[in-house]
Amino acid sequence: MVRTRFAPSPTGYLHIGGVRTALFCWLFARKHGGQFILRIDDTDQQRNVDEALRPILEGLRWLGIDWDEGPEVGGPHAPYFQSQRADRYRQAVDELLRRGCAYRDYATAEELQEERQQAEREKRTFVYSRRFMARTPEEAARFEAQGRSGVVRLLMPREGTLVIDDLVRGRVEFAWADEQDHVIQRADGSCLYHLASVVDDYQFEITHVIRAEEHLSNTPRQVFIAQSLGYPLPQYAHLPFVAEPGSRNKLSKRKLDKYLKQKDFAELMEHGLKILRAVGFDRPKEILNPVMVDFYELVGYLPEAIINYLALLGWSLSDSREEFTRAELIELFSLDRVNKAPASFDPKKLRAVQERHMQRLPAAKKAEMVSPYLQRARLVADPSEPSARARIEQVVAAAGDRLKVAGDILEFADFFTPDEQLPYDPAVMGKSLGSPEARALLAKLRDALALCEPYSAEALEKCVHQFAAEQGVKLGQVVHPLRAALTGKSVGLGLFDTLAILGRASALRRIDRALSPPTNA
RNA sequence: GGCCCCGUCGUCUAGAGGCCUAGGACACAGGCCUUUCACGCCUGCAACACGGGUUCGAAUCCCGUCGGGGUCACCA
Repeated sequence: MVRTRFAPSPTGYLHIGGVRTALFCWLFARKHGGQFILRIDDTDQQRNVDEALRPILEGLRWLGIDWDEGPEVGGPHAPYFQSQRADRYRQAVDELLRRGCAYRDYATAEELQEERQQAEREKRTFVYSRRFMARTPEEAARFEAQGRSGVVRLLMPREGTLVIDDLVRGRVEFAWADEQDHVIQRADGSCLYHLASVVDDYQFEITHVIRAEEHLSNTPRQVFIAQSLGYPLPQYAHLPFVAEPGSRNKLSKRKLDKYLKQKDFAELMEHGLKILRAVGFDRPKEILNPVMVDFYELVGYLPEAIINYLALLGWSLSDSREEFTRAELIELFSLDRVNKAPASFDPKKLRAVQERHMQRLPAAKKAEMVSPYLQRARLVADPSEPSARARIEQVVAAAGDRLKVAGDILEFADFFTPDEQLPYDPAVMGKSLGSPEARALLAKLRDALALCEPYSAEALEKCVHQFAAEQGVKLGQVVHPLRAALTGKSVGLGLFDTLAILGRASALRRIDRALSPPTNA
């Protein structure tokens, strides 16, 4: 039985790199019919764990990465919060002490610091001298009498080699002599991460520890703890991390400002900001950050697309296939096709993957996705009301591939704006309707449209073509002013779709308004 | 600095000794389609970090160099 786990710290957000790790863990478990466990590493956390955890759980849920055991769903190994498992860790520390694999140490920070600097001067790996190691209770008492407080350290081997067979990196060797006597328990009795992690992995019966590469050098100490406690070793798989756009550095949410200097990333952000502003977020910059998954949910990306893109960051199936549904990923995923080199996050590629998934989405689904945006932007009061629903479906159908994320519907706000409130782009109006000739032509076209029968996109197209022919002008000369009058913009849906969706009455009203002297201030 | 990992087009990657004058995708450039914008289609640009070996033959194996990254906490 395969059991994997994802162990986030409750930090208040779900990082893209973190999701990628979670995704691979989840995919591997699902692929093998195993279980995916969510464990919360809040060893060091104070209050507000619930609040800091919410975005993480929500993000995973949005992406469809479901967990079999963990917060909210419980499970046979509960609790799944490290902060609630302290007694188990203490028992493990006692056991380590009893077996002689750990010791109480009374060195002060200054004494340690001095040794460390000495090692650095001599250009060798720092290894603690164990000068303040208490071998007996009497020694411990003596140190304590000096006013020292003790921590528990691992009594690491000082010779030999550890060989790890990593499922993605292959054989990796470490010399035990280079490893530190890490502290596993503080003087106040609280335990540290590595100890906790190993104990939990054992108690949760984790078979495969799949995590980011930055943990590779932590592995020896964890192996030591596990072996000392007599635990069977899990299989390890260290994933390459997700790098910044255009660099090999690890992606970090703190460097947003730096990424914003990168053109593609800035565009991704700007596109999202525009949508968020339109739906009335007053402080979008504080909320929005494409390094975190909330961004994609808020702006209207498809979870399947995000998953697909993330899967491609470090994993590939072949040279000919990049598009996968969640189910296909589960079926096809394997760790031996995971790459070793870090992969940088590419906003452009992500958008391309999103576009492809969006193209495959049935119109009814798109209409559903898009509705909340119209509602929040106060363009549609009730999307389920039949006439509103019909209008939404028409616009979505006509928009076709122009709708790349759900929030893009706001590009077509003019279909949901009352005729008399339609905003005009002055530059466009000047260019298309600035001249008396253009205005006169449009006035004539208006009358032709008033008579065009039936009032459908196909018939309208014929009418407009015929009109241009009769007037002896090029199609463009009539089409551009008409678009400007109808939408106030120079770009948009197909003109005849626009006409048809608006309906005759509304179209004529808009033309009249555009033609009337600019009284609106 | 020690230890560990990594190194194919700008980016994601295919490639497990001859199928490679290195393939695909995204991006980019040009063109076609077209009422705008998208979409779509076509064409083009563009990479095996470097140096030594091994071999009849190396992107693929070995060694070295260089470069990049991770990690060295009483954080997780």
